[in-house]
Amino acid sequence: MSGNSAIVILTKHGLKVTPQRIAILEVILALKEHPTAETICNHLRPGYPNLSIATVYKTLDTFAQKGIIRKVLSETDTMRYDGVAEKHHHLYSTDSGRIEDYYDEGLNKVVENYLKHKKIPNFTIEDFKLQIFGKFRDNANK
Amino acid sequence: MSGNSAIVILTKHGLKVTPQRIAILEVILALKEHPTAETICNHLRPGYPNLSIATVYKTLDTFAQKGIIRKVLSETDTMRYDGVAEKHHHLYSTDSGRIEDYYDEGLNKVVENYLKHKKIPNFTIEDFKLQIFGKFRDNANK
DNA sequence: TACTATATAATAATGATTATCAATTACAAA
DNA sequence: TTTGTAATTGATAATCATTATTATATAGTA
Repeated sequence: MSGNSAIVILTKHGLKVTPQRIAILEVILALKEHPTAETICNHLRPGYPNLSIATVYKTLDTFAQKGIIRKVLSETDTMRYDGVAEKHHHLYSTDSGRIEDYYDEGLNKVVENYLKHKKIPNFTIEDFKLQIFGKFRDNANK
Repeated sequence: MSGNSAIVILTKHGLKVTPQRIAILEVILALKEHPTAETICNHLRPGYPNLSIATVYKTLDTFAQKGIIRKVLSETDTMRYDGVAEKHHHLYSTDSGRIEDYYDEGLNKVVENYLKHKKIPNFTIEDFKLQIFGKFRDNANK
C-alpha cells in the first residue's frame, strides 16, 4: 500500500493531506536519481495535468523544512532533492551531472570518531556529509 | 608587492595579464569570505567603475578551470568562489549563510586511508570534500 | 609599430526559483 | 453532514543569478 505510507508521513508531520502532496512525496520516495523539481513535475503530469511547477517547488520546500526530504547541492545551478532522509554521502561525477547516494556506516564512524576528539574552535558540529568526486565506470547517465 | 604575485599566477597559467584579471584575482585571494561574483564586483567598483559583472563571471570561470580558485556549492542558488586552491573543507552555519574554510590534514589522512581500502563499486575516486554543518559560537556574520 | 587573437563592456536573453492572488479544498467544529 | 476558515493550489508575473551576443578595445607577438 504505497499510497498509505505517504499519507502517514504527511500526517505525522502535521501537514494537510492533499492529492498533490501525496503524489509528489510518492515520486520522490520512489526515485533514486535525485530529481529536480522539473523532473518530478514531468513524472506527475500524466495523472495531474494541472499540477503547477510552483506547487512542486513550494511542496518540496515544505518537505525539506520538515526533514522529510533533503536538498542536494549540485554543481550547476539547479537544485535537486533527495527522498532519503537517513545519513548518507554523495558521489559526484566529474564528467556529467550524475549524482548518486553513497552509504557507508564505517565511514560515518571513522569521521565521527575523528571529529569527536578534534574539536573545531568556535564551532559546534551538528552533522557532516562527504562529497566524493570521481568517475563512474559504467556508461549509465542516471 | 601584492600586485606582482597575481601577475605571476596569471602568467604561470598561460592567461593574458589584464588589469581586470589582476584586480579580480587579488580580491579573491585577499577575501576570506567566499565572495559571490557580485561581492567581488562591488569591491572593485571604486577603482574600476566600468567593470562588467559578465567579465567577473567569465574571469572566475576561467580561474576555476585553471584550478587557481574553486567554486563552492552553497545552500542557496548563488555560486560562491574560494581563492584557496589547497585541499580543505567547509563549515556551514545552520542559521546563516556563513561558510568558512576548515583545514585539517589529519582529517584528510583518516578519510583517505579509509577510502583507499574500502573501494566503492563502480566508481573511481579522484577527490573528496567534507561539508560540516553546525553553529558558529561567535556572532560575526562574515 | 602593426597584426591578430583574445578580453572586455554593455546589454539582451535565458532559466531556475519565488511572489502574488484569486479560486479551491482540507479539515475542524457545530 | 454541513459550514466556516485557514491553508493550499494553479496560473502567471516578477525576480535574480548566470550566460550569450557582439561591437570595441587591448595584450602579446612578429
